[in-house]
Amino acid sequence: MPMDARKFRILQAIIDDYILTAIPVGSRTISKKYEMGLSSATIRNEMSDLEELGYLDQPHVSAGRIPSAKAYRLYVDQLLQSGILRSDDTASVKDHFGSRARQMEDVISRAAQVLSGMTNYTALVMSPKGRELHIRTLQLVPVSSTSALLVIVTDGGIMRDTVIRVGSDLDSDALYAISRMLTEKLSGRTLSEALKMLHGVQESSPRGKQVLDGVVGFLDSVEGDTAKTKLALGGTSNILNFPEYSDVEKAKGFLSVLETKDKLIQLLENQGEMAFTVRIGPETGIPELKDCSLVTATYHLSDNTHGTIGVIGPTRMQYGRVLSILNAMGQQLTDLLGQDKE
Amino acid sequence: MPMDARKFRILQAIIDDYILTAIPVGSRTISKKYEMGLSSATIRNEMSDLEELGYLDQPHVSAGRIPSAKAYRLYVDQLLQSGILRSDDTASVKDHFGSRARQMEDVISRAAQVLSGMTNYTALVMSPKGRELHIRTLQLVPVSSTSALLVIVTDGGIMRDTVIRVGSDLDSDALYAISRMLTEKLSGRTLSEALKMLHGVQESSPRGKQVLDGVVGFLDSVEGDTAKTKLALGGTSNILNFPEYSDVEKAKGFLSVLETKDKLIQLLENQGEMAFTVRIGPETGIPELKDCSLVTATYHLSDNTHGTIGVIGPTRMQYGRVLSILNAMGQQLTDLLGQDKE
DNA sequence: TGTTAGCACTCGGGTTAGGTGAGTGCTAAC
DNA sequence: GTTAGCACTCACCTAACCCGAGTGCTAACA
Repeated sequence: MPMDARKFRILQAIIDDYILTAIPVGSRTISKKYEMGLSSATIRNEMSDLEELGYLDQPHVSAGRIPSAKAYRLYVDQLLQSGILRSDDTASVKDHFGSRARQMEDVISRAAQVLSGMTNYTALVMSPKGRELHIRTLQLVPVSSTSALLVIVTDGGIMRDTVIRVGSDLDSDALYAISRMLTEKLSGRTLSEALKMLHGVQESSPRGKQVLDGVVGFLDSVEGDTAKTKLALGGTSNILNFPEYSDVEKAKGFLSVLETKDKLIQLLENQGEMAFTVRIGPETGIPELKDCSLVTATYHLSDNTHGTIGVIGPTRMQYGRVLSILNAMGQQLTDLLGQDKE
Repeated sequence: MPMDARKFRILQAIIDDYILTAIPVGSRTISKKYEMGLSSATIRNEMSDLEELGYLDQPHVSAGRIPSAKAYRLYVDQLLQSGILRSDDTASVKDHFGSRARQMEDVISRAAQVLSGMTNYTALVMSPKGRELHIRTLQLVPVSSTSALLVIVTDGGIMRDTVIRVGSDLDSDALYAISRMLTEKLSGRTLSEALKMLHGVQESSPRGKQVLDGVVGFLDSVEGDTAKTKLALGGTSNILNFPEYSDVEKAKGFLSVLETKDKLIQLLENQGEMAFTVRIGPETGIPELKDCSLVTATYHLSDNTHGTIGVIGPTRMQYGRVLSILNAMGQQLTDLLGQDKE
């Protein structure tokens, strides 16, 4: 028994209805509300087929049907293919964004808020991450007599900074000299290259060694830097708006996952640079999210720098809307963050 | 009818029991579980008095009594007076803290996690905030051809940074020269003093003006800088462990307050530098938290820099435990953050 | 062969009624 | 002032019940 056009139309109607109402949808509803020119009996037959094909589940015998993950998958694939993204939320996103946010961090967290506000789901925004960042400048700023702030600027325009200890006899000028020297040596290199170079250097003076150790230590930590990626969340409590999560236990599971951002970051990083990805239920790979869908999009700042934005909600998500909004938001972020970098 | 010692002992027993079980406690329970040498009938009489005095509430006529906010207030005041804080959680805090966290931000967020883990409540940790910060160093680091990173180091050891636009003809050395000049001029001043000084300066060259504008703009934003204080949360979903929040609507309200950190920050900032403050239920001033208590403590880095840590939980909180843990954590933070600043 | 009407059946959810027990307030005796 | 006893209240639990939405199946129809 193949999947024909009529079955697909019925399935689509079921999904649409379920997304809207969250209650199992029966044959009568489809026959009446969505004019198919078919009686409920016929729909029933088709629904029975669709269930056999694995697109529908039945919570219990005398309830209507609900779409399975497989059904959503089909639905979404269809959506993506048909290029439904022409609907334009760009203006709306801009409206919501409003005020000028200057710092990367501000933009990120504001974006998360706007995204959650517009979608009513939980939003994720991950700060840009370069695949192979090249060092541009490296500078030490005195903080106290024994410590300095190490600032590294890369071609992604991204700065990473940390405090390192330095000898007490290094004043501002000395630090600047060292900074110049390091910049000259390392400029243009990737982080890993720089690390290798510095490992080779033998520094005789103890204070020079201390600085070097600090720099190496920091590069090291930046290099294996998965946990450090900034992740902003918005509308974490939005999930409670949905009846699927009126059970406190489930809600707790969900919120716990959000709290320990690690799993999320991993999830978001593990997806190349696809324009959009949609993970439905079990596809997320996180047990607590088995009734959720995660829709993500990437935004690009430069050739090798990109970040991720996404939305988490119940599997019965308004995929079309969400995809369109993500699209607009991605562009907006590219604009906002891109301008600062050149 | 006055409040005598026996009434107080009974009240204390009721509070202890209710904190533990969250179910209304009856006269029989008190008479049996806590050996008072009194029959349930006597306890009943006393309880009736306590209710009249406003220390007890009765959910409905045939249920036990639960402590009112007023009762908790009495309980906590007693606790604080009696200097119950000798019990020492310092070692335990250190254990949990474990690994070295170097950056301020790391320490803050880790502290929030440890605090929530140890107390099982929701934890707040606010980054240190100086009343009158003095500028120590000010430096510009080139980021791209048209922008630079402005780093300001203050005597609290706290750095604030932002990206400002600069003329395209300023190279690293030129920026360093400007930095030196600015540092010389502004070092030792407070932020507001510096701001005033710079407003007086007339800069003729356009590129100098651009830099100046950037610096002024930034100082401005730091000056009125209440929203920017870093606030880390830990264990936000812990609240769901408590039966008082098994109602999803209530939980949503609570979580929403946490999400828009503004109210919390305001709340935390509005309390001088008391060693401890305890706000019970309505005392928080936030409707959504009317069934919660907020216990806070301050930790000091230097004379004019202090931060706040706190715990939010149901009004029936284990105040003694929480106060003791906050105390230990405060000291730990002073240690961890203090060392970097000198 | 596909569609439809009709019908018996299922089962979750809401409602009602009754029983249970914890807890109270009051009174009278100690 | 304390206690024992007793009647009373009321939230909570359970079982029984009904209702209705929805299904699957069958037979008739186009």
